[in-house]
Amino acid sequence: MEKKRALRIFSILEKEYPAATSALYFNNPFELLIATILSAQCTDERVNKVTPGLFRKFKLPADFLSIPDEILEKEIFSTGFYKQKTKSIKNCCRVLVEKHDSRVPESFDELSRLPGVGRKTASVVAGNAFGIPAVAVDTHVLRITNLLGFIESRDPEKIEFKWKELLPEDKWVKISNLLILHGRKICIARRPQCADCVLNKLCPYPSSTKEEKM
DNA sequence: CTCCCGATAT
DNA sequence: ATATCAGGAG
Repeated sequence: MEKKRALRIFSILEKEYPAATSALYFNNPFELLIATILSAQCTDERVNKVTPGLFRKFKLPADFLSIPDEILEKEIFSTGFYKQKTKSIKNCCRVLVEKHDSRVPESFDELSRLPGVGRKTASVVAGNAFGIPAVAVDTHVLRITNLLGFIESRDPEKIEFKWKELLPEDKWVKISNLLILHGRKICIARRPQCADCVLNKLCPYPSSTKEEKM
C-alpha cells in the first residue's frame, strides 16, 4: 500500500527532523511572503542573507512601494532574477495595499492570485504563516518524490496532488518542510548521500547507483 | 516553451 | 571554466 509507505516515510523523517519548519527567516506573514518570492530559483540560505537587513529597513507593503526600483534591486541583487523579483514585490505590495488592506490574505487562492506568487509560494505562506493545509512543491520535493518512486513527473502540481492523496491534511505542511530539509542535507541534488540517508531502506534509488563514485 | 540571473559545486 | 542550483510570468 502506497499510503502506508508514505506515512512510514513521514514518521521516519519527522523523527529525524523534529523541528522541521520553513528555513526562511521571517517574523510575520508579510515577511514570509516577501522571503518566499525572493526564494524563487534561489536557496533559502541565500535569501536569509538578504532579508534581515531588508526587513529592518522596510516593514510594510507601503514601505516597499515608497522606494525606487534601483534601491530594492540593490538590496535583493544576490538572490538573482533581481529585476523580475523587484517588479513582483512591488506589484504584490501594490495589490496588498489596494485590495487587501495592506495585509496578507489568508487563503491559498487569494495568495496565488498575487503577482509573483505561484502555487509553491502560496503554499509556503498558507502553510507556514497561517497553518492552512498545503503542500509546497519546490525542487527538493519534486526530486525526492520521484526518487522515492511515488510518481514519475516533472510537473509540480502532479507532485502536490500526489502527496495530498498520500497523506492526511494535518501532515501536508510538515511533509513539505521535511522533504525540503532532507533534500538540502542528505538527498542533495548534485550528489545524494544515500549512505547517510534514513530512508535508504525504503527508497528504490540507492541500489541503482551502487558503485557510482565511491 | 522562453526569459529572467547570481552563487556555488565540480 | 562551466554545469547546476532554484519558481513564476508571458
